[in-house]
Amino acid sequence: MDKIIKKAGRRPGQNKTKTSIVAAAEALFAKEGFDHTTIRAIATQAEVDPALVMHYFGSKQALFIAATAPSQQMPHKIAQELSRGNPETMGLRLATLFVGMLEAKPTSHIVVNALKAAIRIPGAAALLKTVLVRPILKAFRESALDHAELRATLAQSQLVGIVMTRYILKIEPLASLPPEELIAYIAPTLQRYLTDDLNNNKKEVL
Amino acid sequence: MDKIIKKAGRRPGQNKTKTSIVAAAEALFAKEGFDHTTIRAIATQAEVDPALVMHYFGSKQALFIAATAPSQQMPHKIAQELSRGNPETMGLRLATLFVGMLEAKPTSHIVVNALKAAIRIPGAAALLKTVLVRPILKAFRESALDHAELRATLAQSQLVGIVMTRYILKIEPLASLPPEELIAYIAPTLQRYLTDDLNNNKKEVL
DNA sequence: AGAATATTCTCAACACTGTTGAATTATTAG
DNA sequence: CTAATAATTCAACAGTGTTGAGAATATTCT
Repeated sequence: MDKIIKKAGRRPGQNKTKTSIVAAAEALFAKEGFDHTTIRAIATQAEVDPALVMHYFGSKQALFIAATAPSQQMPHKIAQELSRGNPETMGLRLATLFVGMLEAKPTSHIVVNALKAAIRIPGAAALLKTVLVRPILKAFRESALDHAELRATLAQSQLVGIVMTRYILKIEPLASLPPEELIAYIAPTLQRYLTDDLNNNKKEVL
Repeated sequence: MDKIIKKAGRRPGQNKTKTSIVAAAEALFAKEGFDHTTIRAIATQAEVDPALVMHYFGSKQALFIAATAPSQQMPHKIAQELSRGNPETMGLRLATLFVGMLEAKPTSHIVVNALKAAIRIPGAAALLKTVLVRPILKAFRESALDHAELRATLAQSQLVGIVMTRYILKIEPLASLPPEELIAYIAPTLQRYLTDDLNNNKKEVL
């Protein structure tokens, strides 16, 4: 019933230029960060008028989200590697995967820039949640643990803290710690958040 | 020997206006954040020319640091309350103090804004370290634990993660968690970082 | 064909930002 | 008074995200 009234006028194009804008934005945002990337620079690199960028995306923030969102292929891999293997070693495996992701340049930039931007861009927090919480939740679906979302966000709080202190603020001696050591330190924390009994605060287990 | 050559010219004033600029900056930065606070607004509130602000502080970032630095009276109290009491309950006490600090409006704004700004202002990371790491280190001086700085920064990573996920990004269900619950969850983590044997990754202690 | 309509794109400008340099006024010393 | 130094002001710069008017272009209808 909807297609009875055919509208006249030009059809939406093949988004050739729109795609090139996103590509330019993705590259520049990753290299220069949100602040130091100007809409005019994106337009220049995409060989396009700056106003056209606004016309398509409405704002610089919206463009950032549009350009950063595609990097959500990453969580799938994490979720896959995370869900195979027994839950008792999930903390160690999550720590290993996550730190490994941050030690490799291209993926590191994505997470770091996403976190930096999430602070001042409303809606980018949702993006972060997708990158960091969803893979953990996905891996949870097969194990029968209570409070899955709480556990996932608690683990996320430790991971986000590592990104902040080690990779953004670069606070020593944490920043210069060998990856293996860092993994060994935070793995038990993640393990506790993910699988331990949360309502049992065991002070005497030392 | 230095005062032999008396310099001519006007003496440096009593910093009356300089003080009012800092006061205006402190208020505006706390209320509006770094981005949405303009140097012109600060100048207006201080009844001063914008160029005078630049003349005194050189840049907006430097002014921010100058205006935020005074909030370092806070760590002293934390350090005091942290150092009395036995080390075995330090994790719980640190968690309680820290979360309490973030649940109270005025102090919460300080930490949140400091963290937000530390991301893009070079040198503000040092400020953060003063607020979060030094009190822990100070409380450490009396106990004889190894790797004090590493332990302090590890604890900081969890605390910063909480500030980010709960108070800035507001990711659920962590953001709506009752403070007591949150404290109960992260206290064991802090305790482990602060006093446990870090080289012993105990997988079997469940 | 031509008229109508919708999309793509360009241009010039706006309001606002942090920042700068020169000029002006005020204070102090010789 | 004169000269030097500080406090302050003024006007402007280059840059930002954003906007609105309109031109070009493509598609569909009659």
